[in-house]
Amino acid sequence: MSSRAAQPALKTPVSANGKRGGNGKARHREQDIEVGLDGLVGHAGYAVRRFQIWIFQDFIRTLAAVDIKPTQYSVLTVIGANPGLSQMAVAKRLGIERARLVHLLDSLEDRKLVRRVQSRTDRRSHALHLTGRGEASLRQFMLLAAEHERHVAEKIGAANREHLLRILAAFT
Amino acid sequence: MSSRAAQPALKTPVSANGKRGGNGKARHREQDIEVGLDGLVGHAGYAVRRFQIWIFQDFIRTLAAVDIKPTQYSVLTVIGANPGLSQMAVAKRLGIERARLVHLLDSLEDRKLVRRVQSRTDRRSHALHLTGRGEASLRQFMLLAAEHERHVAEKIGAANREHLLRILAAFT
DNA sequence: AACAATTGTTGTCGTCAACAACAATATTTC
DNA sequence: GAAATATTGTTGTTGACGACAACAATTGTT
Repeated sequence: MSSRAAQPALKTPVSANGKRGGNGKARHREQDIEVGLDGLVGHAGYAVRRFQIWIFQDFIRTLAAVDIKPTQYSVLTVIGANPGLSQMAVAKRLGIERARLVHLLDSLEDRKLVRRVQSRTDRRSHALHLTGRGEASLRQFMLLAAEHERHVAEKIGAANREHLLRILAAFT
Repeated sequence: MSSRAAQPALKTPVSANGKRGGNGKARHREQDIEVGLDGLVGHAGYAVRRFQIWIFQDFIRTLAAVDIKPTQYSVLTVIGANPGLSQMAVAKRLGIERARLVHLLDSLEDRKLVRRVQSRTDRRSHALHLTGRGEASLRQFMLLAAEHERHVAEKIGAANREHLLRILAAFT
């Protein structure tokens, strides 16, 4: 069935217990000893989670000066590329709940980056647009985002980054 | 400087506004029209985030019968591979806070999968061990996790999965 | 012995996803 | 056209999660 899926590991005590013998300089304590992970290697989900944490932290750090977080950036990007979209459409596009988008837009509207315009074709919905300030800001954000992307390339290699984007293109 | 970083996009209204003309069957409404994303493609963080969401949902769904979530699985795996580890060591290994690990272990201990044993070398810390039940359960969890991993391979291709694991090996 | 550091624990805060409920409006059905 | 149904934006609640701060017990350092 499984080529080599279920590893027979599970029995690999790394002896992180009675290792305190030594003598003079106990240079590293128990926690610093390398912890074997066995069952964790080979799990795509774990690697992806750790990578996602790193990549988000770098994005936030790189765009800290303009105080834009990944979700805000994605919202601005979609609105900038498709002016007039409704909140439902943006939410569905980005896979976030419309309830959550409300607060995001509140924040962006307070910062004069986005406007909610009453749609005349459907008086329930709002047509979303970037303000002039929003468009100018987004251009700056995109420059910083490109710098962040360069950090990613440095971290995993440019070729690997390209390959990764190709592998995950279906999820974009 | 930037090879092709900052795309000059930002101006691509997809005309999702006055499109309601038609006549009889208005088969798809605004939201169903394909939304161009422009600025979002080429961003590794976004693709990784979406993939991570998918992969976690599949993991949770695949292990729903045994009610084990990714974080719990990772904790059990690390303890199973390194019996006797302290909570600090496990937390540091998995990149989670020791405060959070407390609750995770409470839950796992309630389910008789893990035991906190008083360490004799350091009376502050607990040596973590799987119970007999815990070891047997973990073996089952690993089988289900392998099935989940097969889902990943079906989704992105087995070769791509291998390559992705290699690219992200540094984060494991 | 006095001081500082570590471990497990508890608690708070802010972010986020998943729901449920609601008023206003649009669409469908009779 | 009126009644039933669905959708949109909004508000609120819940639970998972990361980041902190504070604390008692214990260990390490000076």
